[in-house]
Amino acid sequence: MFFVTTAIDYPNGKPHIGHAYEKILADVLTRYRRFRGEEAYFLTGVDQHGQKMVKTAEAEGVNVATLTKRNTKGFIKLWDKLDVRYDGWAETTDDRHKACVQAILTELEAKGSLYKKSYAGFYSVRQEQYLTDRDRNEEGEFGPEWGEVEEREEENWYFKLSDHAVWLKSTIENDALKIIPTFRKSEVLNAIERAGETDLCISRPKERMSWGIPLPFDPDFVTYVWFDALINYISLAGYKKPGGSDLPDFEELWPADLQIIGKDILVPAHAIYWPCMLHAMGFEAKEMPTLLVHGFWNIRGDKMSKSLGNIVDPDELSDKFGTAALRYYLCRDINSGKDSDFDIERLVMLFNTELANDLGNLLNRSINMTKGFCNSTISATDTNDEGDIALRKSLASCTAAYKTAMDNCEVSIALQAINDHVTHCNGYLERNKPWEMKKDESKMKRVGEVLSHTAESCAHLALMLRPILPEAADKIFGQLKKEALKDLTIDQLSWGLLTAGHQTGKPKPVFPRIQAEEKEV
RNA sequence: CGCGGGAUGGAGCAGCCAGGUAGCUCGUCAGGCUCAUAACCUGAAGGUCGUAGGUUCAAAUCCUACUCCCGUAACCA
Repeated sequence: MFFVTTAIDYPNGKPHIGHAYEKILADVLTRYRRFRGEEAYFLTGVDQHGQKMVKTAEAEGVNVATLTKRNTKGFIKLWDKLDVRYDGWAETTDDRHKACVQAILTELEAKGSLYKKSYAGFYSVRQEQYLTDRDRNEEGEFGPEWGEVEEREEENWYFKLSDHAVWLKSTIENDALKIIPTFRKSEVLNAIERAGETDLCISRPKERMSWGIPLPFDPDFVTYVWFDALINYISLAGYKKPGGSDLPDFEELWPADLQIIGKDILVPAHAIYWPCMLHAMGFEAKEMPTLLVHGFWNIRGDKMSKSLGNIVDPDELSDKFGTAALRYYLCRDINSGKDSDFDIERLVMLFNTELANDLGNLLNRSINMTKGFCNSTISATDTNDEGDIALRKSLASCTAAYKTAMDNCEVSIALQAINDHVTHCNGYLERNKPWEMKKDESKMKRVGEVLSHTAESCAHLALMLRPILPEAADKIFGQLKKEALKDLTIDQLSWGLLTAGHQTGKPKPVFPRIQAEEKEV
């Protein structure tokens, strides 16, 4: 079973384009694995606990549980709208999750992996957090932005992270825990060098923060984010599930084949804390997940942030341009783990040129001519014409390139491979000119062969495009009058999906051009 | 001298790991076509691949130094 997870989002606001990108990427890769004929399981969700949720609720004057429910619903609704289809939904307020977290904590405490100690430091009452030297300004003082800062002492529970430092280093060095892309691996290894003997604080006193999961062995504390949010990857995958649980079978899922996360939470959370936590629980190096680390969508070179007011709302984009355009853009215009600039004009341009003008138009002209010149009937395509052979060769290399790219999680490259063949097909029509040949009765057989070559190509292209644009692909199958194509796996993509005599349908633009209008969303 | 990424025709990017005539999309210009979503096709102009050295028969690609841009700097107890 191919197991895909994403980071679980913090629902103290609305989902932004970065949230949407990660979920769409996970959705695409999951659908691709199924296209490969594999069984796949996609887990995503929301991280609902913590101080920020409490503060947001206070600011809005609602109960924190109410806010949590309401905002969570916003995420669920958006994923539905964006065709993000997950198999498991992880909410950290889920009782099944809480039970698992507590079971793990109990076990680790019994094992001696946790300990309690007192810490004294400078505390910002306004921000409700302890400050470090990095929070000091140039004069070495805590600035006014922190409000009243007082010295305070507090007891908390700690996880013995340092016990696993040596193990972690070798585990990452030898790729037992794999990190994609590779340049992130060196970043992590450098970070581990500085690890030192620091342990990880995993609790908050209840009197200060009650919106969390209580420590089973010390009810005056709740667990802090690490032993809550990160655990979702296994808790909702069935780890330590009680008998009769409806959760999946953990043995089948774990280790995760892809844990998709943003570059911001690689170090320390996912590359350091998480594997050490797993190791403490008894997981071995070979049971470590693979981390797929993606970059960010920037806005005109700036980071997207609330303070800059440049948040891009995927919900509005989907309303305005359609889910297909949004999914296509997010998959197409960003490269292997790097950052990219979000640009609505590029979104429109890529949709209009690559989908509407090139692929959509190829399908449209193929079906239209098949209907008009050939009675909607497909001809045999086992021809020896040089151009035909070149076209089939182009499709074969397209399919191979697509597969390699998708196996490497490089969706953008896969889409480029698809476009290359589309371009080949449009040129092929131009060279063969079926609209001219049909004037000569003796060439009608050839007209059918030519058009069937492009129609056949469209069938293949739609299948390859399907993980990215499921609805559009199905529309294409509909116009080809061959809905059953959607059940094919990638290995069944051989020439001849449309057999001689098959009747195709009516042409209708699958990707209507987005008309230029106001630029602002 | 913390760590990482980046600097390639007007714009956005690929190529660099495994050196060998600089590639893609958009834009521009000139043609062609009319089956099609004013879509499609062909051709052209435009780059001394951040700077300076080095290795090599050969460097965008390897090595060294430098400049500029971006991100990040972990027990937020």
